[in-house]
Amino acid sequence: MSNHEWEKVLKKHNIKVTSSRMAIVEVFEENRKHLSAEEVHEYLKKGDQKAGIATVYRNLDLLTKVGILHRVNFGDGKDHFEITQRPIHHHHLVCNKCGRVVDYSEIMGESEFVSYLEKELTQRYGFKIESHQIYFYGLCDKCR
Amino acid sequence: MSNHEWEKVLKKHNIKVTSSRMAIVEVFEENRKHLSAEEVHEYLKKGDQKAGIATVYRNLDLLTKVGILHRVNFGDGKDHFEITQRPIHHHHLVCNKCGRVVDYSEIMGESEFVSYLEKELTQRYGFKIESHQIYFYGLCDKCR
DNA sequence: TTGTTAATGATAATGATTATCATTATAAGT
DNA sequence: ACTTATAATGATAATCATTATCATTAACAA
Repeated sequence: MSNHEWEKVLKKHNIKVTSSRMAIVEVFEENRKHLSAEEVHEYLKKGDQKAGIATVYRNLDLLTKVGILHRVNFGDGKDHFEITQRPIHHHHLVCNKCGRVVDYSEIMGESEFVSYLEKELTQRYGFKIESHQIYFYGLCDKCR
Repeated sequence: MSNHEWEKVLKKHNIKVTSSRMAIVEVFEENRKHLSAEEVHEYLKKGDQKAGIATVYRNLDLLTKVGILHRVNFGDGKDHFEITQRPIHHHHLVCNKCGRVVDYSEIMGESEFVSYLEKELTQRYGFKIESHQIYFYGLCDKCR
């Protein structure tokens, strides 16, 4: 998502483009990873635009609500966030032993298959599907 | 998983078959849903074999470690647990508005596709994959 | 039945997240 | 640019889920 794009998204929702919010989105743009609120907070501390931890939580939630970020859960007791990137999509491999999380980009044929699943699910359950997440759990190369 | 089966699993791991543990597994057998710790605790209160909340948490964790239960996360801030059923597998549709969770059983072709993904991922990342979870998010029939 | 040891219950402690509220910054309209 | 209405922020208290502690009790092997 380009610089302009997410600012537009905020404006469309009547959300002010504040410096904390810009700084938070920039953390994810510089650092394309799944970060927890505390990690974002720590990261900001090193830069010139700091933000209180409450502001970080509030904005992660807000940015998630408008789709600029999304929330992922790796079972470590805290939420993690990632910047939303379309159409390139990725999912996660979580190591059951050390907790390491590896991202994987879509495997060939995956998006087609997911579309088929979505169509089926919409028919059966009447859900309007907006997104999905796939998690694989197992042992990473180091732990197995 | 039959009555005998999970008792065997516990014994194999040198875990005592206590009445709290039996009661907890029974909650899931009677009530095939994704329950939170607090919900399990409440459910037990109504029966004759009660258990303290700490015991509930400890045993949910233990039963998950040995594979009798598994943990799912719907983004409501608490862990949920389900009884593990093989080979019939299911995943979840989560409503972004009301939080309702609908289970869906595997769609035709799904397990074959997941096997293919697992093989690819093992090759690429060296993960030994043990399980997976798929979540679809959107609006349920009532909320859309 | 007994002894060893894991399991339990009550509750304190912890850690993540949310709420409160006085102060400050944004941006729309002059 | 200057005001002004209002949303955003920061500090921190409150809340909620989960984990740790420790004295007591229950499982089960011998």
